[in-house]
Amino acid sequence: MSFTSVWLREPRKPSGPGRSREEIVAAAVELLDQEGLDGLSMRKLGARLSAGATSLYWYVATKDELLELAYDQVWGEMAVVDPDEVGWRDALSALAHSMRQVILRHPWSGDLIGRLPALGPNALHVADRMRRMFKAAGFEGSVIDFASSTLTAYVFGMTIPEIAWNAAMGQTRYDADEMRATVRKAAADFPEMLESVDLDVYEDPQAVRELCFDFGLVSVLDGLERRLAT
Amino acid sequence: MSFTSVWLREPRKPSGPGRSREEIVAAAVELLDQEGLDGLSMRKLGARLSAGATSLYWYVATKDELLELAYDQVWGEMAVVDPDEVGWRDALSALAHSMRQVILRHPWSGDLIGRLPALGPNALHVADRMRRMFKAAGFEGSVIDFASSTLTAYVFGMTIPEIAWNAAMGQTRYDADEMRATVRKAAADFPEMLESVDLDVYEDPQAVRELCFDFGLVSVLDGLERRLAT
DNA sequence: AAACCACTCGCACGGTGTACGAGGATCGTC
DNA sequence: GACGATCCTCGTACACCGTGCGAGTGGTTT
Repeated sequence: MSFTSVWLREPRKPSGPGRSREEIVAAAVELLDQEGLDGLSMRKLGARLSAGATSLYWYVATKDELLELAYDQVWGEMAVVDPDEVGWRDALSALAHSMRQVILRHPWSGDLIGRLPALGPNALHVADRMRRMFKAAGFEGSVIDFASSTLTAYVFGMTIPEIAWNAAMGQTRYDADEMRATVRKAAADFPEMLESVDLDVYEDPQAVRELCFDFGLVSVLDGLERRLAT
Repeated sequence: MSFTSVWLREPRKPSGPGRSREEIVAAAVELLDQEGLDGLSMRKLGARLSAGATSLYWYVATKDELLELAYDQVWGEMAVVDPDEVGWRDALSALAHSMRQVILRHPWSGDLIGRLPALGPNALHVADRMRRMFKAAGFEGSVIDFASSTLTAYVFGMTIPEIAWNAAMGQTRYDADEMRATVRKAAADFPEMLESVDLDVYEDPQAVRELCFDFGLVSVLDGLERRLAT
């Protein structure tokens, strides 16, 4: 079996007092946040740490490995609450919202979801907590995994295209009228669509996306809860 | 507003009898299927069409534009059925399965979901059909859009990490015992997880993913259906 | 014949990841 | 103090990338 991943290697180097893996990963996350996935290059990262580009290869086998580490860092930001304190539904709901916020804060991580399996310690931690929540809800056996996958899928699937949308909008100021005109033109071939689509949506797209996310989240949780009542 | 996208430009060139945009896009999809997103380069694509690398730039403004075109090609493969014939639930279920299959067949498209908004004619067609299905179910106004987003999100979110998993597995033959050992080691710090996780899962991961997808799909549809009963 | 046009493509530029091997710094042991 | 060994840095080099530019080619129109 190949399956090369940082997480399956021998324990890391003890790391002396100089540069450390953690420091490098932190700088990478910073650079990724500022310049996106394409903005991260070993040379730029090296410069930011006042080091040569190839010096980093002492701490990290490859750029992909660095991305694996940065990706798990993101998972570490997701906030879990104890289901015993707020109830499983609220706990899951809060976790879902947190996941969305974290991904939107680090848009580059959306690109990595389809490329790297989430095997880092932080990702496993989150997965473990979500499992507990579903267990607290009354799920058992492999259904716990199915339910977790379903909720995670919903959050990712809702958030990832949101990133694309934000990126396409770019830095230009948003103009509701102009956007409406664009949509009207783009969807000219679909009269039914235009007829029922609510063009007021483009007045405050941020708020609508929030609304949409909540709608879907409630629906998914309802659907999952229904599996309990057999 | 910037928002540069192929779809918002003036109608395409008439395209004479020689090389055509369609031909180039088709070759690009073929290359992407064979070598993945990183495997597509203008030089390789040019060679495949026995053309110079930069010749393609006559038909396509930029590589990103080519990707937009290829991406929409994928949307064109998704199969829609008429909700009047099979009922809205079956129609949506079939569409969801089709979307998953198509994305798995073109794994590179998973990476594009987070980068390009789905604005091509084929994507709009699918969106329009899904809207009709939800309309046939009884949804109204912007709730149609919310429900569509929710279902699409579920399908994407379930499928995209599946791509990552397939990619990580690589070409090496799958060994259930070895995989179990790896998982046991990776999850050593999460005793609860190991205790309830079903290790038989690794006997036939393909079948389990299928099962998981169906479970989530039924749940999502149930949750959405519940929104109808106000 | 001349002018225009649609189209092709070689070259060059500035970027990328990273293999390699020569160096420097620091430490343990004699 | 001397001398390896080990840890760590990094300049150079290679193969590749997207694509701007401008020269060239062939067919059609005037």
